[in-house]
Amino acid sequence: MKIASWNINGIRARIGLLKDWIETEAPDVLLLQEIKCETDQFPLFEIKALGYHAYVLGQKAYNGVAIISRQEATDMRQGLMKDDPQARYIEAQIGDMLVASLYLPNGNPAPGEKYDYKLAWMEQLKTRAEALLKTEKPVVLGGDFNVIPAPEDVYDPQGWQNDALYRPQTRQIWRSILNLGFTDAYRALHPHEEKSYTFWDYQAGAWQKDLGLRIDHFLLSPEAASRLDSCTIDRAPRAQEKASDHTPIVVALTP
DNA sequence: ATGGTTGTTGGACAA
Repeated sequence: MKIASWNINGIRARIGLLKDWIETEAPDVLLLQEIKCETDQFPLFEIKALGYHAYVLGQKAYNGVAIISRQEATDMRQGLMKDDPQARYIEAQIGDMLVASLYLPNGNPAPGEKYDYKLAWMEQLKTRAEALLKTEKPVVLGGDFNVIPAPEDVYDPQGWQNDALYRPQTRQIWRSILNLGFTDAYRALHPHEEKSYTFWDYQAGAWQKDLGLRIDHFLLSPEAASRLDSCTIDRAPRAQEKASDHTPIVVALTP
């Protein structure tokens, strides 16, 4: 079971790249973030033509998340918080697994209203994660967490210390979610690796200089972590023309 | 120190 996550940064601007990647990599499930379109603008026809079902929570201009899957989902849930005006969370049951595609708020500038929203969102995610654990099903939470977990996950920890993605409070809630019993799939399999980035800013030649961040993650419940085979970051799409600023992360679970 | 890039959208805003 190959599950991927990719912040696509505008699915309509990226549909060619996306189709090529899906055809080459043939994931069973692909979690998308920042589709930046309303649900009825999602390129459903093109995704279906590749042999996938699509579950979409869209929004005009910003945010928007989706789950595409070879297998049909048997259940679906949209949104994390009651009346969240931002489309950032979608969850589906696929086979025996519960899979979520999430786009955690950036939270800058911090401190401030946006950072408060980020922290509140993280607390709600934690509450949902706890509930999902209790199902004792394999749970896979994937997406753009906008969290830099540790110094080795950023090119300049000092320079990022006050940023919403790296502030102590952000990392503290991240660790508290791990402490519920979730595994950071990439870090579990690559414990000391540096420069395991999934995002490079468009500006100032960040990609060319490999000045990146590891902010796209898979969190696995014990039932999913027991089946963890591999977790890889595919840098190839970031090098393409008209690339997203994020690149896909891929997890493989034994059946 | 500042600006630098991109997508959506039609002047900024978000990242």
